[in-house]
Amino acid sequence: MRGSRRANITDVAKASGVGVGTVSRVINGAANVREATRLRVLQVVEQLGYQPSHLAAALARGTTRTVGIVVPRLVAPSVTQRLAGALTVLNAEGYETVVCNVDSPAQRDHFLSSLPGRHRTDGVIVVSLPLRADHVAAFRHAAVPLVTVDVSVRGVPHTIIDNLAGGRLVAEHLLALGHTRIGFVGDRVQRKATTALGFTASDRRLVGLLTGLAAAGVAADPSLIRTGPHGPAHAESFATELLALPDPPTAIFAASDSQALGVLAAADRLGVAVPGQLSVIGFDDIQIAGLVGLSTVRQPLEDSGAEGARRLCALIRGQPVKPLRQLLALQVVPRKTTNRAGQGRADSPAESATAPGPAFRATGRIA
Amino acid sequence: MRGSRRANITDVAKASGVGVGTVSRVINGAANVREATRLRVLQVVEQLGYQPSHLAAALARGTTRTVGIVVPRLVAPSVTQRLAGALTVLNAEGYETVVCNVDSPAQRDHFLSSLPGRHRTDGVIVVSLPLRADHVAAFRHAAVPLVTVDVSVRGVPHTIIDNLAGGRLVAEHLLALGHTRIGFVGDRVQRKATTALGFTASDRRLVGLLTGLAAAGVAADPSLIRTGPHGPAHAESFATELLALPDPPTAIFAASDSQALGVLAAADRLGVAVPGQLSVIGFDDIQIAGLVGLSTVRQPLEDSGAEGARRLCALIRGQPVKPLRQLLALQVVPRKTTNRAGQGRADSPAESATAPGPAFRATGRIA
DNA sequence: TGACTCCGTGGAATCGGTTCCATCAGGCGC
DNA sequence: GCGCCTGATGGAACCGATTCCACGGAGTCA
Repeated sequence: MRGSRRANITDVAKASGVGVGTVSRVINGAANVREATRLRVLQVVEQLGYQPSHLAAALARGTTRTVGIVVPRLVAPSVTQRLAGALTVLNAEGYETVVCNVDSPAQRDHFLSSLPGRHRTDGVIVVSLPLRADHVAAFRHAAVPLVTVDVSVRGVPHTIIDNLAGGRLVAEHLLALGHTRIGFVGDRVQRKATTALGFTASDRRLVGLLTGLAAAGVAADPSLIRTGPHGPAHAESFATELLALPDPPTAIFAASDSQALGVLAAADRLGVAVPGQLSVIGFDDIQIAGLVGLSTVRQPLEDSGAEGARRLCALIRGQPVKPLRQLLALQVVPRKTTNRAGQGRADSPAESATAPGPAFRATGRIA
Repeated sequence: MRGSRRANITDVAKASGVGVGTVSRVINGAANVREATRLRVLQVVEQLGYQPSHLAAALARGTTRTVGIVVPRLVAPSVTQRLAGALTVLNAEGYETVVCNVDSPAQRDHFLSSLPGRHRTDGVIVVSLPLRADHVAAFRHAAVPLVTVDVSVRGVPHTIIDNLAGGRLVAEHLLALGHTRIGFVGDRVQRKATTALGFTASDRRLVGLLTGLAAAGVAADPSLIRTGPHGPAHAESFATELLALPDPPTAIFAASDSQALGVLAAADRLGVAVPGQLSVIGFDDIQIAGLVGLSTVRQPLEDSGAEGARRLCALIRGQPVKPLRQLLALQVVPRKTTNRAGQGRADSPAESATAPGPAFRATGRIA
């Protein structure tokens, strides 16, 4: 195949004896093309193996048919599930997706300040990352549609859950099982803006827990609360501390499932029976939770990504996005790691008559 | 800010009293610009908030500074880790990344046939997906650089592991612990091309296992081999079958860690002690493996993505990629789920004197 | 038959950069 | 003082589409 330069629209126009405008109309399925012409052009397209340049089309059109998604710590299973949900919707809607994985605040700032201005994407989804006012302003000024998932930003459509309600659900679940001495293992918000991405979900879940306990007249013991850097390893050492106390908790709430796995590892290492001597409950319901039988609070991870993507697409089309804040539903999923306080392991604790119903529902709705 | 149309290069040129060529040189850090001129232009750039259009630059330049990566089942932890490794390298090299998640053969074909021709990416990484000859031909014909990760393709640079050797490592590990009755739980290759993505790693790992056993004069019992659709749920039911046999295996090799988790769940449900009555070993060493103490064969997941990305970048720069086949190292990671055959759980089986050294190394090298 | 519509169509202008070539001002050697 | 070389610079051409406007011809109505 000599002269094997990529065929362009002019080549097709010449070879089929029509103008470039007509070829463009055929390619884009516009009306107002005679059927005979259409077929002739399509035949030439086939024959030349012509594929329109995405770049040139985007430049001329002024719209890229590409969206950006900014996520923190991609390897975290919860993030992956959100991303997968978003990708599915975006692909179905005909968008390509540029993924920006953020591991440090510097990277975050780089992506958030370069994405709006570069004529690069038709819109952006930000997952789990708090936005500063200047970030938001940059998007607004460049008129680039923006939505967030799992983080609430004033004036920007966001898809989130009610972490406070989630914490309360945990309190209700554990109280119903007779636990009153309840430990908490979670993240400490890093104040140093240069090193931290600034997640706050853990805090709110803790507050929800405490609120729920207080509502039942149960006083929380501050010495049972441990927070620090994220990651199962830290969770494991915190749990080890808690279990070594003279009067250890009978239940531990971990701010996320991966931290709950750390707690389980600690219990295992210390020979503490779960759920016999210790109940453990996590948050998120990542895929492994089901596998290891971890009780948890389920949030719709893939759905959150999918909803964010849907809302972004609407925004790009110029449709209004009705409630700025979209709350997704939460529910307790009791599995094998929570059981009545002070009881040995039942045959099938999750289904035992004493356990609460299969699921609580948080207030909240799926739009 | 009236007339708030995005500033373009002409605006900058006018405002700073130079030609567009000079502005372009300043932006791209070309030499041959007087320092005074450079500063003046930069000042105007700052003042106008000018950011060059990625699209226009790519079109004019003929190169997009964007690469595509095609992955199957993004939510699988192993895939995520590879993706994360690739993204890190690509970001550092100044490339943006379009992620294509594939859940069905139709999607795979769509991405693989549209990516080469559309003037969209400077190169493509395909992860874990077997390529047909026509796919490869399309890339070659369009002169779009292509590398693969975790799948071997003739004539295309690929970064893989030796699954056969991995299977042998497992055989050696289990034999050293005194196991001879060894079960296998893995995937069955789907023959229907329209529904299957065609992974074959499981098969090769099995063959490696059998080879290793045979080398030690141990005959494998075919009735202990169970293969079927992927996923922990199937693995769990296969393991349940194996454990219900009159003469059950003393060890089970699962073709992947996620399947091993299914095996563990089955043992737990049946009250079979691990590793007391049953040893379990997986493959991959995904992050959760460390958390739950699963013995496994580690393959460098993030590295594989990173290496693929590095090789793609070299290819794009026109540098030759030296060994077409890049083999990454494997090593057994004994944790808490494997122990001597017929022994109760030791205090610390992984470190026990009877266990093999901390790690075996497969033949293989990291380039 | 003439005026007016409407459909199908050709092609120039445009998007916003990069790149190459021509130009020009100095600096240097003789 | 003159010719030559070099480094800085301006700007036209180009990348490959979309889009808008103008135009020709067929059909309609009076």
